[in-house]
Amino acid sequence: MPHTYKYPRPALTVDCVVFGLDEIDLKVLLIQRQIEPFIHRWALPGGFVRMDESTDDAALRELEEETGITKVYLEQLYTFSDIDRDPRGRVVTVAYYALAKLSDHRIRAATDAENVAWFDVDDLPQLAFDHHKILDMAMNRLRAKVRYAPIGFELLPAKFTLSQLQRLYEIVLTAKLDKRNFRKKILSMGLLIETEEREAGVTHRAARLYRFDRRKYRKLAKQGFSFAI
Amino acid sequence: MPHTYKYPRPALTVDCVVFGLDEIDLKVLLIQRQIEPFIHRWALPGGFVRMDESTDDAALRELEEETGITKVYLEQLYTFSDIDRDPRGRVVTVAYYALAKLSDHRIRAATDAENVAWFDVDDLPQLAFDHHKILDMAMNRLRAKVRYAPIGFELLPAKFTLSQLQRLYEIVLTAKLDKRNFRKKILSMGLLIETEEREAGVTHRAARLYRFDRRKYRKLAKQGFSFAI
DNA sequence: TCTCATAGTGTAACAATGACACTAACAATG
DNA sequence: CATTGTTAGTGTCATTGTTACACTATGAGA
Repeated sequence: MPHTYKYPRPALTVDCVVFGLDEIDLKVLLIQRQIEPFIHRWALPGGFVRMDESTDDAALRELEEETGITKVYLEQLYTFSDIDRDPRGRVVTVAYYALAKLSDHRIRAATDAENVAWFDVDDLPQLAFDHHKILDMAMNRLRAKVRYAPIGFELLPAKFTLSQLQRLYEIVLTAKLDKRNFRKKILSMGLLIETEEREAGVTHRAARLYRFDRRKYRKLAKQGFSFAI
Repeated sequence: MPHTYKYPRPALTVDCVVFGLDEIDLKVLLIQRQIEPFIHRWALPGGFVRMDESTDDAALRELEEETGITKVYLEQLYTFSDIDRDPRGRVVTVAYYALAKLSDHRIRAATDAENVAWFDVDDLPQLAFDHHKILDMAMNRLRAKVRYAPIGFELLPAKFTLSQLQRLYEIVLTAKLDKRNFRKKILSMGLLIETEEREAGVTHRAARLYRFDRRKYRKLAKQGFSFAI
């Protein structure tokens, strides 16, 4: 079923940079291509935008189809439009970045024999297309944004310890933070709810679990409060 | 000369939000549409992306074609892709925002009888398409970015007084700033070069002119320095 | 009961921020 | 040429936020 237009049009795709966090490092989700071009190369999950969906919807759909991931924090990153970025012809891609709770998501290999895997961001394979460039920009955006918006919580389970939160910042910012100062600062914002629970299954003193108070943050944000680490 | 594809494709456009600054308020450049849809309505300058140009190039080209503006600070803003944002059918637009030195640019009415004009951002006409939404986002971005990146200088002439610079921040941030504290802060960054010149043609004590030291800023930025007002 | 690992806590020095008011210069006016 | 009007230009102090720093508490496992 062909489609004809008076003027030529680029194809439009979306690509998603999905970040996850384990105990030691920051991970990104990649799929291994099963078709040309760049067959067998690892690439960002993504695909063509349909006529009945916005790019946001397309990003969510592709993410689910290709990796099984459904409820993530998703935000538009940048649109990449270099004329030679795809060997098949003119393809413009709207890139998104997403933050996933690694624990929640048992990633499924999508269709047929598609490989899906988490890679350490400091130890990546060669990527298809200009996906390295996209990933670079996503990393920069994450690092910048995590400092002035409470998006880090999207990478942690709903209940977390202050040490986990501190480790998150240390990993994302690649910087060591002072324990007492970190706690003082984060608690003084009043955005963490202290639960009565403690972490379980550890071989040392169990830390208290906290929850992030989304509602309170939204209220404060409206009044001009600005989150900052 | 028709173009045929296996799958349907959205059309791809760019739109530019061009900001300028006069003595009293922040302006945005609009053109009055001469064709349907939204004939006679004011709209952001923009147009279709060609197959041999990136969206960045398209934005620069459209800006020159429609308004005569050439050398501006231009940055990608966001891609708007709601399926019903254009009554002609599926059109995805990559929006840019630009900062122009109002003084430099005698804006020309583009082709034929096209109207081009600067509007006070607080006193806008009804706009075509979803251009209000785009402009809103551009305003928010400008306000946020002006605080942590030295982009304000793009709105001023190459040589400016500290009072002009302060007025710029007051207008963009819609906040009153303390003169002594503002000067202390901006001078302490060491990014302004004091010239020997004074402003001319004023009826009161003439203020010293300064230039922004781009080179030094780039050097400091690489070392992790962060500009902040 | 001892060891090991991490949780959890306060203070003091220093730096950054914010509030605040007068004199200096110069053009225009009478 | 004295006066007026308008903006330029300057410093201090109180408050607040930031950084550096080291020990005790708890609980599991040996």
